[in-house]
Amino acid sequence: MDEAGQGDRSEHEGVPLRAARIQDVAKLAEVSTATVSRALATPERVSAEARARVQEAIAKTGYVPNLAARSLRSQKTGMVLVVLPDLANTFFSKILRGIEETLFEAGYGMIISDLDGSPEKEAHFAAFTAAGRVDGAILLNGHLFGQTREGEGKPAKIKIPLVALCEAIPGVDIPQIEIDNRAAASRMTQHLASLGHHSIAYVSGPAINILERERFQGFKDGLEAAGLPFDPELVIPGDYTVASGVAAGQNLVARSGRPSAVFCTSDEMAIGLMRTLFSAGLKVPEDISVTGFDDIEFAAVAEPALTTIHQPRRELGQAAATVLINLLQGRPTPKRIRLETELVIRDSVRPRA
Amino acid sequence: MDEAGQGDRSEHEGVPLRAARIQDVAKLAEVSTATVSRALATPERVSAEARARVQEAIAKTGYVPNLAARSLRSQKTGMVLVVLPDLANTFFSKILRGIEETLFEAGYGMIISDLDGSPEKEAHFAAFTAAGRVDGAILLNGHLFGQTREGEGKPAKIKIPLVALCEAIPGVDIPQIEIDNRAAASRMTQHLASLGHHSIAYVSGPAINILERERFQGFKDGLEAAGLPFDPELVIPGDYTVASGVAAGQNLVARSGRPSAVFCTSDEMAIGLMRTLFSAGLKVPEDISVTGFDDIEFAAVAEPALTTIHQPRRELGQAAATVLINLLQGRPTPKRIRLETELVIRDSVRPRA
DNA sequence: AAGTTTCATGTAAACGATTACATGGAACCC
DNA sequence: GGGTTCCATGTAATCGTTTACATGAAACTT
Repeated sequence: MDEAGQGDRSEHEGVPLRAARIQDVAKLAEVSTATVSRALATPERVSAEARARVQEAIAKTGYVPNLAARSLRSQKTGMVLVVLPDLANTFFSKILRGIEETLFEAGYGMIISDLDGSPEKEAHFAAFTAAGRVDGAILLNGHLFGQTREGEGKPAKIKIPLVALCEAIPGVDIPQIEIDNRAAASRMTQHLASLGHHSIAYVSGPAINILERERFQGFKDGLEAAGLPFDPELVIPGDYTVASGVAAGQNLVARSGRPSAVFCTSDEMAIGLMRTLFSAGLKVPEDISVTGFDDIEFAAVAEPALTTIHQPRRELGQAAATVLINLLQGRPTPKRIRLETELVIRDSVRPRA
Repeated sequence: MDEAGQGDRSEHEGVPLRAARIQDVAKLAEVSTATVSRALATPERVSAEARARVQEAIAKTGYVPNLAARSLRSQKTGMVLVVLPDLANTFFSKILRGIEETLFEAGYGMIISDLDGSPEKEAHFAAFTAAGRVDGAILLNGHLFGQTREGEGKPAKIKIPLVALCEAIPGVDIPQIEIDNRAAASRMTQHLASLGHHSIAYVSGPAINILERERFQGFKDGLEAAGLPFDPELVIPGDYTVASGVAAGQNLVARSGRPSAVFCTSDEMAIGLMRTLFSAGLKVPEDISVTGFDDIEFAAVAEPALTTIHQPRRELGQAAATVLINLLQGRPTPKRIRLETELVIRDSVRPRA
């Protein structure tokens, strides 16, 4: 039993001193390491008898393949990078869950990068992808990273599969999973208009944002469809956060001629805005109608319950993960997936008095 | 220049066919691979001249170290696993952000595992740690995974540093980062009692939960301190989610003798519960006082604004990450860190009429 | 000036898997 | 029965680093 040249693979009281390697399993099962490897990766190419012996040896040794070694040799990591602008945002967290679920089922792990607006972090994660630490990436941030300036040296180009989720990335040919923001915003605007509102304020997202640009277009589309004029005065800047909703509310309250309805491009902002309106003695929807966008968990339980656009967040995450997995495994995949949104009518909107 | 035996490292139009390796850098800088490696890991051990040449060569080739190889050789991954029960929960997402920030600064990456109550996933992530894919882990789920049953084989024991965050793990000797749940719950209870409420309902978390047990103890402590009796009838089961808050509200509305105050052990539940109360025609705080726990973003903008216990979520995450990093780098670290909570008084509580 | 220490560097052996290629035997076909 | 195909398995090269050890020169020491 005791071969020479074994090194220090001794045991004591049945507890292995070091984690088992494929060699240990091979020795115990009396096969070669190649057979062990195949028994795991392609069981059908190994005889039933050998497979059984390997299984037993694995159970006995508690062997777990070393992923660094596997990754080094096979040039695959089994990891997917998810890049997003704000981890703390409710909107993203449910999408993340959809992604994680789907990746997990396919045997992939998820590494998260919360960019947090820092270019330093972007550079770091660009290096990540180049370092072969992940097999692919899902981008929720609306732009590519690692946009190295031209001329200087040879930029480490990203050549792993990428998928853009929610925010399309202009000028890059990668699959996109999204909703039709423009149509949804237009629909919401027309909904308000159909209830008699002809002075509708718009609380925007960050101006650079593709998402914002689409929704803003949709807002204007909706006004036009309803035969209403667009008034730049009624556009209030925001950034999707509760705090910016609160600020937008203050902006609104300070005005003399108030619009009869406010279209907020995120539920967070709508909730923050309503808070400010209440504090100022205004009632929603009696004095002013408010809508959101996204249909986060809290939209339904806000007071008043928020009329909003429902986004299938979990499904968006699942779809993105599925597309990426297909890409990684060389299967064909559609270039663009658009999931349906839904206008959810609750209590924060009322026909104009 | 053109050495023989170079393999297929040819270039075309300045675009490298394959990612640069340390060898390529070494050749270009006219040093050995060891020097390149040292120039990166321990610059002070390399002459200024060689360092400069290496830097230049790295810039020219766009070299990025292959992390699988590094990890295989050095037995370190630069990765930390974060295990949590519910990724979609607002409470966790801000903690995650604190963790990510701190890990990033120290050069670590974050892998997330959303357990989602699935034992299958637990097993998978136990294997993860055993497979040497991560250097350490932060556990937010209140128990260890990979609790292999005794006797059978040799379980792949987890021997990487672990840190328990928020939920202490009983019977395991690992550092814990937490708040004093019991004291905080007691304080909130006494606050309600001091305002004349002597019939206080308690909406609980999941019963198995350590967190819940501590808060429940604190609730009873508070009652006792205020000289109030404990009435099991007034304990309503919940699981921290909005939906369970809604259910608890229905439970409450259906009762004949209603308590004058409700202590919810999460803000989500409090918000859901208030929603139900409104729908039933009850007013908060006029008819009934409601409190939450956690002080999530929405607590301050809820209508009415929620009286709650503030938890320093970001700081909790940062502290856990810091402790783990210290552990990983062999520095001493306290066994237990307790961060301060704060009673935040807003508008959802009023003295008993 | 001979011996010792320090320093910068190079050589080559790991790290632990996967997999191309080789091998030998069984099964199959005319 | 000889040639072909197929199958299960083994041998050994390979993935791209890090790092223990060796080396030789320079800088001190006494």
